[in-house]
Amino acid sequence: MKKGINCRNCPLRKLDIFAPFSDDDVRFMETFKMGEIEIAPGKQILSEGGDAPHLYTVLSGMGIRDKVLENGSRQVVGLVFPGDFLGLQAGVMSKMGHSVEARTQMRLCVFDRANLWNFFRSHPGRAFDITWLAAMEEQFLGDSLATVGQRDALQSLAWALFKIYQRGSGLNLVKDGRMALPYTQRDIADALGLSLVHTNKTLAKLRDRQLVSWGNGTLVVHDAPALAELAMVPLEPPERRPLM
Amino acid sequence: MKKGINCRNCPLRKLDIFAPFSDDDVRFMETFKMGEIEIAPGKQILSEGGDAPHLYTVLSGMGIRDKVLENGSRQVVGLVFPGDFLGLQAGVMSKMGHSVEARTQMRLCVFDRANLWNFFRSHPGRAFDITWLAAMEEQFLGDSLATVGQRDALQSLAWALFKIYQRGSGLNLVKDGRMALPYTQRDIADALGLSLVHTNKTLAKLRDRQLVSWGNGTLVVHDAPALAELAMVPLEPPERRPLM
DNA sequence: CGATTAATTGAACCTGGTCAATCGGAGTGG
DNA sequence: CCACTCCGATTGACCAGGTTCAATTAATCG
Repeated sequence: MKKGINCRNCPLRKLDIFAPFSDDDVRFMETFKMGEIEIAPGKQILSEGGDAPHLYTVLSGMGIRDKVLENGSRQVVGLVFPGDFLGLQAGVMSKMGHSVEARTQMRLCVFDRANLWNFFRSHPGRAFDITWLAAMEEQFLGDSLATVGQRDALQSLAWALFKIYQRGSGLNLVKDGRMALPYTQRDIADALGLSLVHTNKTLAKLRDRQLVSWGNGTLVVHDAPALAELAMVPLEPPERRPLM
Repeated sequence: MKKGINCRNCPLRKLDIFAPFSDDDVRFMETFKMGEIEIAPGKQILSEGGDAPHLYTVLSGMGIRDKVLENGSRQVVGLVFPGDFLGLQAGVMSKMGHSVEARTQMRLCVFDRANLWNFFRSHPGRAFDITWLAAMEEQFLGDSLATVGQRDALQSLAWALFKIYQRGSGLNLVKDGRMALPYTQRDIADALGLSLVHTNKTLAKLRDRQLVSWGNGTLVVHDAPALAELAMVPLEPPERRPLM
């Protein structure tokens, strides 16, 4: 018997940012699931340009998606949070467009890529959900692009921290306006196309304005509405989404 | 009988950047297809934040995907070429993350969104292809993000023009190193997060270096390998992809 | 305790933005 | 056919947001 395969009691399912599973879906996911693995901080999970035999759903921990250019500069294309689905690009196109690396200890739910096809054949509802997730990712990247392309440094950081806070809220990671944020300033700088130095100074500015502070691995949001306004994003949380 | 519904003779199918259809797929697409429409230059096809009753495949013409921020600035998130599939975000999430607008006269193949679900149920292969396209779009946006975030103006422009040239080549739009490019400098500036003025000056620099020239609606690539090197992208064309 | 990594701060510099004026082509009304 | 207008492209001058360089502090670790 495979161990730890019990989707029914998966703690993520209880969160209401995730769409509910039918009983049939739960049973099916249990057959699709191969097991779980633990990843240590700093370890790479998927590699840019590479194929991958597995797909993953993040159960806990945080990570980063990034790609590097020939000249060595790095672009962070996304932060990885619990509930995120990893490896879809390799799953359908046999080639990842970015790498994924753990930033904290992580626990992942492992699926066999070879079964993805059966998946589409036997469970169109779940296939639809996968497509949903891909479209969601596309939408998020469009937002990121608009940030890097059009917002100035202060607005960009406000946008990033607000988005993080919003995601954290949905995942019950926020207590009292505070959440753990295990990234370095360099990670965020590389996500926003800013230099590390300027990111640091801009962070100080946000702190001075009493909007957010981030230090010692903890993000504290003091004024979410003002932050959202500066970031030019709606205050409302995003819609409910599928969980694989 | 519906008019103009003949996927078998679709001119796009013949191009070998597109994966071949099985006979069954052709028949099925003909039932999924509702008809075709013509769109005039400047007309909006899909609207950011809106839902949409239809999905489209571009048969001919070019367009643009963009989104605008509260402060009025605009980010172009992609150029639309023949073979592109439009409206997937609204199709699965009921909300577009960007608008789509025609830049030339366009002809679109129209699908009924309400049938998307049957689609997934009865033709898992085609559902898989849709997911492929979504993942491809995600990958492209990651590249764009890396461009806007990490490349300087000259590299960015080289990247954009080379990508355009590469796509044009696969679509047989390039004759003798030249292809029609119906965008304004503002469009490209907004795609790269650059000002119009600086885009113009950078374009002049590329022209002086004898790499590419673009004017009067025509793009001329003089030295593709050098352009690709400046842009820091591999010279080889992308893999074959599905066509809806 | 030396070594390494992250955060912080100051100062000089530069890529790219803003402002403003001009030019050329296309369309329009007279 | 010409005057007028509008829009996109082009160019020069000036300015600033953000980068780069450099040095210091703080924390973690073997």
